[in-house]
Amino acid sequence: MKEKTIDYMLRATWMAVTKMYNEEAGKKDSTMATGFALISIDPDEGTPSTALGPKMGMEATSLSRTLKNMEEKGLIERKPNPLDGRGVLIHLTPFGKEMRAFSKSVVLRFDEAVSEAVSEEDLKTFKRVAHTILELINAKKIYTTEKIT
Amino acid sequence: MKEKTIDYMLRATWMAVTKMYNEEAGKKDSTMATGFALISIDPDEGTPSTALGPKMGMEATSLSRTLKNMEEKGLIERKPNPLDGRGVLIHLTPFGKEMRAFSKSVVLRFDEAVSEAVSEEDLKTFKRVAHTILELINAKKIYTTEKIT
DNA sequence: CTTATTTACTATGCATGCATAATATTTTTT
DNA sequence: AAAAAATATTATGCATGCATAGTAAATAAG
Repeated sequence: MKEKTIDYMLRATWMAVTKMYNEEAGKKDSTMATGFALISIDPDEGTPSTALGPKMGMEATSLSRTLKNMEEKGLIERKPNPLDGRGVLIHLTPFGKEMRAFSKSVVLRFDEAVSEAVSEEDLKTFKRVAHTILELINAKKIYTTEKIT
Repeated sequence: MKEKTIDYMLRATWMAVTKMYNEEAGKKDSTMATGFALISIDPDEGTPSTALGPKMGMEATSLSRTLKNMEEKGLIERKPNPLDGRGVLIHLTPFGKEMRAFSKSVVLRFDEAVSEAVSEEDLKTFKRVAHTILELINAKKIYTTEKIT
């Protein structure tokens, strides 16, 4: 098998995970992003949407659309935040709580399957390398090209 | 720092790489997918597009749209394949060859930066784990949920 | 306290991924 | 050879990501 580049492996793996999650979610007329959001929302009290983005690693603008879709599906309600007139508090509906449990089970199953197939040490290395790549990019240590105008 | 799940790390890392590649490509009015395609196209002879998809890990349908955009940008020409009336052969234009070299340099720079920051052994482990996850998913070892109708 | 800045969204548009469907050809069956 | 199945490609639609721009409210500056 030909040696693949780092970016190829990252892309291929994430795409496979994405596809799997979307297929699982699709069985209940949901999606991957909705599932991730559900998991990040506190099931017991209103969650400020400002807290969700960082937790999920999602930009506010992407999150906003996801929440809109989720509200239309009847999974959440967006209520005004009494402490901040700009913000909203996200509340799960009963249906949302049910779907949250489902989403958690899908993620858990994936994590368990990986944990069975990969040693704890290798998994640690995997996460550490991923983290290093993230840092490299965030530190702008990769960017060198000049802007062509 | 809170322990992150495997899928979180995968997603965050790939999103960061995507953003970086798109920013680099954007400096020359290009995109990440176009760059990957350019790299996969043989600069010297017509490449059947059937060969590109598997090489890049891209579905035929996604590739088709990318190639259309690339043709509109003047990077490639799609010529009928004399050996198969259904297929096309992709040829790089001189501009396409120039952009191909640029794309390769961006990917190379990323690979070098990662190689400097991560030991060869860790990188090997990283790729091996990624491969294992891919296999797990492809073997459908994750899917267990029932379809709700 | 009025003005300027920052913050929290929301709306849109483009890029890119997959799914599905349609079309044209080739290959396989019979 | 004619019919059936497979293959190559395109067109579209939806999901999700980022970028940009606009609005409203809170905070900081003066």
